[in-house]
Amino acid sequence: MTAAVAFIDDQGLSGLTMRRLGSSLGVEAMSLYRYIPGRQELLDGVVDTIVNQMYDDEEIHQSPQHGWQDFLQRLAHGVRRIALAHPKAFPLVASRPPEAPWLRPPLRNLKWVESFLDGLASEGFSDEAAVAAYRAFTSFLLGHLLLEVSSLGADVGPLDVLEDDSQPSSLADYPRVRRLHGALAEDHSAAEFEMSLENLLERISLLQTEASS
Amino acid sequence: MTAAVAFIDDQGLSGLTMRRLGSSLGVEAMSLYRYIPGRQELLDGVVDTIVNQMYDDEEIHQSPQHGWQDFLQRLAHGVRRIALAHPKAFPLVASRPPEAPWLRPPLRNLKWVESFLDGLASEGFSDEAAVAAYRAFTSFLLGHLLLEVSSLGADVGPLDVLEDDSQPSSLADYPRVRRLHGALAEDHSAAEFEMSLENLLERISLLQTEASS
DNA sequence: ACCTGAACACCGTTCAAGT
DNA sequence: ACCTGAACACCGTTCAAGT
Repeated sequence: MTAAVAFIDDQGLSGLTMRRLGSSLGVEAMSLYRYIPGRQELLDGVVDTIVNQMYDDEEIHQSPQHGWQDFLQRLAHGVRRIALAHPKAFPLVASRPPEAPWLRPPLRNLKWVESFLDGLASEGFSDEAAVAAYRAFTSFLLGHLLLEVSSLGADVGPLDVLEDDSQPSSLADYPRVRRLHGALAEDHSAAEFEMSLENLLERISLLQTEASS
Repeated sequence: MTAAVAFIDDQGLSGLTMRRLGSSLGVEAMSLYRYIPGRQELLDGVVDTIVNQMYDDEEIHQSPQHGWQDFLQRLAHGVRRIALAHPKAFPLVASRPPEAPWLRPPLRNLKWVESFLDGLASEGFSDEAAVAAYRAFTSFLLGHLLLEVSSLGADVGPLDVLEDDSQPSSLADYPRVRRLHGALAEDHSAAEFEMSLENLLERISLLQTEASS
């Protein structure tokens, strides 16, 4: 299972094939069916592996000890760290059918949701505030990471190294883009993540106090 | 090309196969190679079709006439509408290699970026503010939509209709989740989109005025 | 000029057969 | 109990051959 994650990490999602995974394990592909029922389930396993990696990380997952802000900060940063460590596999988290499809946003593991709600409740969040916080937090976090990861991983399939003949693709037609080329190319994703997270925590703190009205 | 989009819309991404697309057009698969070089390029074409659909929509794409807030509102809503109309195809927008990989966030069509920057400039945005607004706006919009779309489309592959034997999967183990089941299941994605967009526009308006300091 | 059939290398998956 | 070989139905893609 962890072999599959490693495989995706360096071969890309479309590089993961039963036959290739098999031979990378020194075994014929057909043997894999002794351990998992099929490729779909293999992918589900990959997602679970990553998600559990987040759940088990001591750094990430512990009840709040320095306030809920610290709790959510750690959660957000921890999830981001692991997502960025597996850019090619992370999109699966969103594309596999979730364990709880009725959840908004849907998520794969309820274990996770439970401990999230638990953490907030222990910090004095009302039920309503905790649910609203869940919504805002997960949709920010997943949305942001799905985008950030897509600019890395970009699993194109076994597209051979593309020639660098691709000019800055007729930048001539786009004067504004050309002029701001430098600024537009800077990677601020980490700083932006920080800013948006700050902003989100502020909004959540409003939610929390609002509840008493 | 539009045939391919329609195909994905109801068969899912993994249902789109050269052979099947061919026969849905009343032609042998091999003929398709007269028109496009391969499957990868077909997918690129699908993305371009969708993106152009957004670009050409009169409702969406016009220079600001009622202020930049209205401009961005219309843009956001228009893009969302089209994304939700093609939930199975939209993720491709993020996973295909972009035309301008150096852009942060990377995007497929510079045409789009150019007119975005143009619109803001015509509303008095400085270069720096326009770039910052581009970053914040696109990463919010794409991030949010990627997540929202994934809870629809969910292209699992030709997984036959799964039996409804799937209990509310041992909800017993998660008392908190069970208790808040009702609240957690409500779909507020539209309202949340609205709220986050509001919030984003406020942040952008700060950016804009800050520039003079 | 456009389409087709046959072919090749690769999939996922099944199953009878080997040890 | 675990692995394998051969087989089936399906891919993407190429190419010589048909009209």
